[in-house]
Amino acid sequence: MTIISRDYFIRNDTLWMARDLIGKYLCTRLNGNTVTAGIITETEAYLGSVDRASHAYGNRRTARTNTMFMAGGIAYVYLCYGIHHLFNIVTNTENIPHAILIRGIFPVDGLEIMEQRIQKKLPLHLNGPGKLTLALGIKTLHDATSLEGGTIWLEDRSLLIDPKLVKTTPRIGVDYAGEDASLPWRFVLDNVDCLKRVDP
DNA sequence: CATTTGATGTTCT
DNA sequence: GAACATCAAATGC
Repeated sequence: MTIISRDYFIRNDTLWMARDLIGKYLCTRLNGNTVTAGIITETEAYLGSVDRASHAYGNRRTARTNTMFMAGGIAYVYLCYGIHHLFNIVTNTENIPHAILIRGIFPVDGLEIMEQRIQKKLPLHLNGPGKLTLALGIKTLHDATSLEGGTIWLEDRSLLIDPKLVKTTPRIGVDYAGEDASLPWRFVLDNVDCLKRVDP
């Protein structure tokens, strides 16, 4: 098990990272409590200045987007539709506002706590960016949090994903982005059943 | 089944 | 005041 360090996120290849993060583990520990974690099954890349779907299109700097201009390896969390907290990982170097939205996880650790947080039976696969943040306890207060501080982090547990199982599709809910809406910058693990827990 | 709608708050015009 | 990187429940076939 290796915690993914800032060096990983600072590299200048956000599309490669969006694909590489499939199969990595997203983990949280809130208030020193139990760890909750899941395997990342779905990501989307947002390439800042040149990407009409990105909040930071044209290097647009606001109170909200400012986080994306910071150096990679931190969280970008914002509220969507007034209800859902969406979790992104800031990538690339300072002043290059790239980010990767996490859209789905396969719950692995801290299942009971996740179930309490979502107030219903925990599904085998948490698909949807607003649902996994609720289960992991990620909120806008975690915006700009370092991914090396022990609250939110990513792990490589040497889970191997067959590259053929990672599908590439256009991103979801970005119709407003014109031609950029059809860019194949969403990465999804096709056969989630291959992760299914097996009873000992 | 497919499609619509209501909930809800922050940002930006 | 409109738009928004959504979701679940309700409605219409």
